[in-house]
Amino acid sequence: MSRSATRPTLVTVARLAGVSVASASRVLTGGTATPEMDRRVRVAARQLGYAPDAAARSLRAGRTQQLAFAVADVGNPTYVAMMRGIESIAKPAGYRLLVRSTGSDPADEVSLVQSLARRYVDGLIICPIRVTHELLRALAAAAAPVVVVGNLPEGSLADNVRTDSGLGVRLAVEHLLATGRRALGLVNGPPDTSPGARRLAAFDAAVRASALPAGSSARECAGDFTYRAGLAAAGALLSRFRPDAVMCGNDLLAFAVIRKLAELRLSVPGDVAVVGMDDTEPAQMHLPSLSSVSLESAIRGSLAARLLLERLAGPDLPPRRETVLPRLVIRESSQPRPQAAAAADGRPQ
Amino acid sequence: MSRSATRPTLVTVARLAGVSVASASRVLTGGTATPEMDRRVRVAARQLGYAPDAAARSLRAGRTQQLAFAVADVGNPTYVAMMRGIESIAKPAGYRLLVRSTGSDPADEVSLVQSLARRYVDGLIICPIRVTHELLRALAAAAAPVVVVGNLPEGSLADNVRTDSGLGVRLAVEHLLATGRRALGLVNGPPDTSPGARRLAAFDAAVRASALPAGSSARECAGDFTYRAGLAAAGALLSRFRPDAVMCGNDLLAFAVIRKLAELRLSVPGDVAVVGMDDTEPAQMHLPSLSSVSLESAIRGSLAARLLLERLAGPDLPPRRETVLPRLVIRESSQPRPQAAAAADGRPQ
DNA sequence: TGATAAGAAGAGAACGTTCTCATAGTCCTG
DNA sequence: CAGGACTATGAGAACGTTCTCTTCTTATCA
Repeated sequence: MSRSATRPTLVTVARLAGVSVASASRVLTGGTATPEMDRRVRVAARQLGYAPDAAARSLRAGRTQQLAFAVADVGNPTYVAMMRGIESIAKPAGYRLLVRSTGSDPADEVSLVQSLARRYVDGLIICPIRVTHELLRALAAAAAPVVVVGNLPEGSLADNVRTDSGLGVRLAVEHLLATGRRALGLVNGPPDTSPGARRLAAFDAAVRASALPAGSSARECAGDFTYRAGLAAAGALLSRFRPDAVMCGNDLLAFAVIRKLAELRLSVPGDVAVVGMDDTEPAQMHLPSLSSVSLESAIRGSLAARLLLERLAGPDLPPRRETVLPRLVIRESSQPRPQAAAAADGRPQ
Repeated sequence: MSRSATRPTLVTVARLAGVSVASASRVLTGGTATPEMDRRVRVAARQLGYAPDAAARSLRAGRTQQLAFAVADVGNPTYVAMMRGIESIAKPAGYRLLVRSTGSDPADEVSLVQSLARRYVDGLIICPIRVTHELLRALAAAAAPVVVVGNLPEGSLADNVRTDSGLGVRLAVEHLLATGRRALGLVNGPPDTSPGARRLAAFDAAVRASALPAGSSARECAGDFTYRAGLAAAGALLSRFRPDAVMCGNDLLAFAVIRKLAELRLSVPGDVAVVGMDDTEPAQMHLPSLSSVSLESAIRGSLAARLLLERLAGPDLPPRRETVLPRLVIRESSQPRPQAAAAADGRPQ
């Protein structure tokens, strides 16, 4: 343990092995070497408990073997799933993962992108809540490769992983209509965010596309994508409209809607069907289990990581874009009404 | 944007400002300087878009301004809360946070602790699932300060943040008994993990301490602390024992129990009360909302971060330990029976 | 056997900071 | 005005690697 007062370095190892520093480095970084040379260096390294210094290596080699992942809120289950996806790619490739939550502050995102100039990280995966001009400018000037998860305007330079959450809304609405629902509510997140705007537009389009009479739908936007905001929005919606199906911008909002419905003694899915979005882990554990549009967060995460690694390998490739299709996961909360009384509607799985 | 082909360094800045590199460094790291000197350096730095290189700074200064947080699974809500707590301390202090999930592999934890010798990080916060001898040895020899969140044997050298989850179980059991429950079930996690063992022992002790007749309690251990494992364990327990209250090692396990009860057409809390543990975010969103023993993950996280930062400031302080008291949060799932028909919680199916 | 190629090992220069130490300049005091 | 204390600045050595280049050894072939 306290064999030596000073931390062993390559110099120490080389000296003990009786070889040059260059040779020691070569052996330990997997270069070619005589079996004898190889043995001597490794023995010396083991004996001293040598471990290469990350900072020195980064400085000299020009890369840190670290990636950063930036999200508004590390606590959001969507991002947690994404992080898992990223890690599944980054870890085997020998990259460490740095996590940073930006709050819902666009300025913080910009400064984060700018901080890439400090080179503490080889690349960044970012999920911006709002794609501002400042952010786009910062991305264009970024000192390291950035992959943006979310919708970016056409012609942006950054690599991009996106999903069509609007299509997801359409899938859900069509499913609700197909199962006989006729009075559609939407509880959405803030319409001035990129996902909020898309989901709102898609809902409107889907309602228009249906043959429903006027006044058979209503929308309400929560202040943000949280459960608490969802309770308020759900309350507001239900006080002026009586839906038989509610689409939600988020699983958290969906849970809030279900709660409000329960308070009004309306059963799910008997009286009202509810569909969430993101298909987060709690969705399947909820009672009733929540139908939800999966946006494949984990897959988007791993895709983003892969894109980033490939960009690091080939910096001159043209910007690329990957698109992931949303997938509707039907569970208990949106089962059709007729069957509600028939079979144990609480246990279709 | 492409003002210069090569990245600006301190040398570039110093040259442009017409001062020495040392002076430039001094100004930018907050040393003393003439107003004139200060101005010239800052102007030059701004003009060039200079940003200090993290690797070089780390190498020279001997610290990385990075902390690592290691958990079995980044997806677990408990750890997410803890991460938030850590970040709330680390970020304002200028530290970046590295997240690493070890899987449930003790060997991975050991190698992680050993990897501190590579000095890619100034300190580590770790939540070990199992405290093995190898881990304790690794901790004792760790190359950087480590704070362990969880129970450590007496006399360990590492700084330690703990909570008494056994006490939490006792609180919950006492609450259940006080509200008239008489047939107690326990659905626990694996008994060979440190939290699993403690919760099991505490449950047994609490049952013994009660005046309940023999045969009025039953226990079942899930293969791990997941929802899926919980379903199996709950099924096993309920097939041989009919409880009127179930204590769970985990919120996820509690959700599984509630689901199984619903399948058996038993209402919560009308027929059976359920209490979880960890008080994760989904607990309040569930229907019925889940009573749970909070182990104050966020607080433990921030406490661990604070301990770590203080350790970095004073490496020679004796090892310290912080203990956080569990707190029972009573929600719908454990309301006393008489009121079952009264409020909206009678229809949770 | 000598010329040439190929391969192994070493010397030493980076990488971009911070920080110690020396020097030069300024101000105060007697 | 001399001497000392103090401050501002600069020169240059680290920090621990990697990697290029050079040198030396050894094998191969005409």
